Amino acid sequence: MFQISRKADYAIRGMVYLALKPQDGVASIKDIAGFAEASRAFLAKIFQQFNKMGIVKSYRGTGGGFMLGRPAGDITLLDIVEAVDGPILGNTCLLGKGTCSRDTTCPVHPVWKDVRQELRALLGRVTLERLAGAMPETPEPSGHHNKSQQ
Amino acid sequence: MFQISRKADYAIRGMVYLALKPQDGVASIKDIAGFAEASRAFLAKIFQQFNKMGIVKSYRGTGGGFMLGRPAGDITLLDIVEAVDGPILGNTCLLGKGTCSRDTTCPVHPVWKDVRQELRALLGRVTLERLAGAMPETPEPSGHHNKSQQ
DNA sequence: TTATATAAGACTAAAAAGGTCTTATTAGGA
DNA sequence: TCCTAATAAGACCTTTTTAGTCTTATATAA
Repeated sequence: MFQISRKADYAIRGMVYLALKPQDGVASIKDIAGFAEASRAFLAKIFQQFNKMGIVKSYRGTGGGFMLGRPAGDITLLDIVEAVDGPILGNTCLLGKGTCSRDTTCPVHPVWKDVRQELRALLGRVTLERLAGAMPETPEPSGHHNKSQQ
Repeated sequence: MFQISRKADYAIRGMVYLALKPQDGVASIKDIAGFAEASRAFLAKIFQQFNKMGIVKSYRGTGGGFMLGRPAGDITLLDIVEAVDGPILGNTCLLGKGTCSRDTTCPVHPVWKDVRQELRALLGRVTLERLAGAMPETPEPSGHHNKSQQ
């Protein structure tokens, strides 16, 4: 129960990789997937969604790839996890899809609400910057290309 | 992500039902399933597992059924949730099933560990007794049968 | 204009969740 | 003793979700 999806795992590692690059460093999906140990096509799909959500930016064509959509200090695990797998603990009671007839009477309801809040708070406190800073080794310290200088 | 399984939902409601009964009250799976709004066969399977784990006791034959395996104050949401769906956030990193090569180096690892601890602590604090006490109405205040008087 | 990238989305395979059904086994009561 | 009411156990099935591939289009730099 409450398992982390492989998708989230890949996504997080991929994002950490981007955060490790020098400011505005662009990485190809090939490199990112290599680091994250994920299939290229699969990770590409994930990052395409991230692009739409603004947590990464994408560039097509030769020398293209992905880079962080905002500073690593402004992207949290919560952002990533919810971008990948949707909101944590949707407020349904599972039964009676959508609206739960127990909303007001069910004594378990407030417990899940608490759990949800705690979880979100915890993950919201962990930034990519912090994660990248805790990485033991950096990939290619000398940056590939740099989209901000165009 | 981190959704509650329907199984856990059924199980919790079924257990609350048992906790609402007078001390040592036995209820048939039919009654429990009715209250939990779950299929009889499905809930039976869940409760059979609970029986093995000791959080309920079962009695076969006429007048049989299930009752709590220990006082409602000694059974928590954590007990139920982990009995149904297995341990919260198994310590794998998902990749490299079993042992994660990143155990020592991965900076995300300690975060999941924290999350796991928080979650377990939160759920471990909520007893069936408390949940039953917060229920708006009780089912059949006059008990059916009572296995302790045999 | 060609090689190198991502974009988009249809499609598929595998695993997990949710659930049913059948055949024991056990216990109580007529 | 035999019938009925109950759980036990486990094989089986269906649906949904997860994880992933593949193809075609589009953009861009050299």
